Amino acid sequence: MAAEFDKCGISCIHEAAVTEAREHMINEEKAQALADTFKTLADPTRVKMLFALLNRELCVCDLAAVIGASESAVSHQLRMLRTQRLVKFRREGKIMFYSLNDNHIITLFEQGIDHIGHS
Amino acid sequence: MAAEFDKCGISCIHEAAVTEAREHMINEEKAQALADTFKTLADPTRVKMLFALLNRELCVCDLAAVIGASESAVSHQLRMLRTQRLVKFRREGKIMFYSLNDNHIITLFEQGIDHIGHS
DNA sequence: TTGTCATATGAACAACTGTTCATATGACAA
DNA sequence: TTGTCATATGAACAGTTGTTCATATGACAA
Repeated sequence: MAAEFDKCGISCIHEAAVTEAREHMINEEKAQALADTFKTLADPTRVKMLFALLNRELCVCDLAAVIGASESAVSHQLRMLRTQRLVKFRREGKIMFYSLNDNHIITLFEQGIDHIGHS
Repeated sequence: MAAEFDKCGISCIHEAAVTEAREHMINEEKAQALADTFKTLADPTRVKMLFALLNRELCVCDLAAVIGASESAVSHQLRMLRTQRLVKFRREGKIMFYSLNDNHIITLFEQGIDHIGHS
């Protein structure tokens, strides 16, 4: 039942399952993009920031006050959230208001909380 | 309209919004647990491993063959996936078969893919 | 202009992550 | 027992991450 795959030289046991899994495998770019999205959610500071934005827009120093971090740290993290398009912003004078970009984050949080609940 | 919060000494601008956000804030433990869950999904190798397990169980060397990584690397990553209860396993002789622990991962992937699709 | 406020950015640094290589374990066969 | 196979684990190391501190930008007021 054992078989060899020339491609990588790694031996495997269940050829049919491996072949099928390979055919449906996500491609490298998408895997990286998906990992990058989750990476953006993979830090307690950013989790709290997004949580704070669930029902309202907030400016940078509001966010800093809510989660108890420096404004500089918050600003750095906001850049990452912007890059991953998890938040959007609008300017009003000197103040930048940040809010959630779409509601995928809400669903992701719900599923995540649901998962950690099943301990 | 500006106000000071004694607690952390950080000035903020929109007191009402900050107070409300604070009242609904996720606690430190949950934020960390949520971040840890997302951290587990935040690596392309693990993304591919979970993707391979979407519709079938696979053993360690199968997984290594599917994603093109060493069996050692896969085994290390499986430990993390086990710790976060994203995969479960059963033994059959010397072989360990891994499979998804619940369907939260499926929903998380769907939402994640949906998000990266909105570029 | 000059000054101040809100935010952004760059450099630096400790802490963490994922891989590789070597070794260990545990199950089975001979 | 001994040997082998499938998997797990530990140490080590480069690469990455999140924070802090200092500095820069950009908007508004005087």
